[in-house]
Amino acid sequence: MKRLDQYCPVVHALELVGERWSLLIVRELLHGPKRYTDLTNGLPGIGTNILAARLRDLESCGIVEKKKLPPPTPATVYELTPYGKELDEAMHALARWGARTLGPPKSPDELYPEWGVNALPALFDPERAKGVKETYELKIDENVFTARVARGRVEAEVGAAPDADVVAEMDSPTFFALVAHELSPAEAVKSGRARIEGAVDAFDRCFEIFHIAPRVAAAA
Amino acid sequence: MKRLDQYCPVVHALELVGERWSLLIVRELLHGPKRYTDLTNGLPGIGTNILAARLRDLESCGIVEKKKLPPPTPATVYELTPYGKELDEAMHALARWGARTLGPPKSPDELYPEWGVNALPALFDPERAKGVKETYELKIDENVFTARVARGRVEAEVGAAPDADVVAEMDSPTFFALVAHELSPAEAVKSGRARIEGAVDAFDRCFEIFHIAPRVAAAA
DNA sequence: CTGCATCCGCCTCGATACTG
DNA sequence: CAGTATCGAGGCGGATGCAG
Repeated sequence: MKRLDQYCPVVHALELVGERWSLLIVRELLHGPKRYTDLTNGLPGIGTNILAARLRDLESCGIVEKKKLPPPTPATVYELTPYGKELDEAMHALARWGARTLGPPKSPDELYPEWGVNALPALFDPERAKGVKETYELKIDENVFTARVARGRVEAEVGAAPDADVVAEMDSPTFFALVAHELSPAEAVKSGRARIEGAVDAFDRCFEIFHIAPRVAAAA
Repeated sequence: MKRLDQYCPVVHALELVGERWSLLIVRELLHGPKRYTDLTNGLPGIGTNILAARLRDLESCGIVEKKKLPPPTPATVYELTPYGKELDEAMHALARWGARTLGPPKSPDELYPEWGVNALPALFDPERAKGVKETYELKIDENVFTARVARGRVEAEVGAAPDADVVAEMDSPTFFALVAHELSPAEAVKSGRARIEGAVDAFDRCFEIFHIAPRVAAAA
């Protein structure tokens, strides 16, 4: 991004990650290092030259690090630096804002397999999580995510949790209705849109902790 | 921004405000409606056609509203919608992140007069503000800002506060050193870099509540 | 097959000029 | 004051090439 020569932290942040694709590359790398080709696949539409250029820029300003994995499989991977990882707060804030005009997915295959690992921290409300120490296992469409809430923080990962307080199964529209508080957990269970095993009150609490503000209509 | 046809709230948010200048226009409007020419002045380097195009886009997706002020002075102003205003969280998160590699301003005139109204909410730490009900008046370089902290929230405005618990005067490098915790409030007073009137402990508390994470070295 | 560099056509950007 | 019209330069997406 071109120098905007204004002394302003937002301007400076945008000079670092404000260009097309930059933030999305960071999103891809938030869950761990990836290879060049994996990035290409995760970012449909990006030109290979653009990706190379962005990675060079992000590396030169201390957001991304290029690492060579040693043999047996010598591959080069890109990894976020600690400073790069701290973009997660800003990304989640942006995601929360964007989610309010996005609406539920039309078809489940619009979602990428790890989407929940991004979504759950973004939906997390630390205020409501105070004093809660629980683990939720969510089976949404064909994907399984685990959210561990403790000490006012959340850790999300792909996969099941043998120690979950509650295991819930639903499709993605139901999940979106629940986090938007357009559907109550009790109704979801009663109508059969969600099936749960375990503590019912944990299921209720889950959507007090993970939620978004009400949806907004327009945004063409 | 071009359609990136990926179901992801970040992608969607970037489609709305990810283009060059879009977020900066929002920044300009966060403190109230502005006229077209004022926007041009606040955004040095923006082309008038670009500004017009961005305003059209932002209006069409429900972030900005164009209003005509009635006579006596018939002017058209641009104002954020409620949904647009809620970008403040994301902007402050981005600002906090950017501030860590920005460093203090080289000269005070790099700063725009209202900068503090943006900076204070961005630096605000709700965790540290719990149970605090205080008002701080900060004279930084030639600008005066007031921050009212109450019920875990902050309101910042330009101008003095007759009811302030503490009035502090300093230059901007000192302010930046204080919020970065590179300089303690006690040292700042002792060395004469800051002059205060009022409660000393309120001055200390001010920079517990308003702070950034430690600065990061690089970021070319 | 991975990790890029190069080339090409389009579209957007920024700057200036001009109009109600 | 509040924009529209125009134009050159550069960024972008897509395809291709090529070395390790």
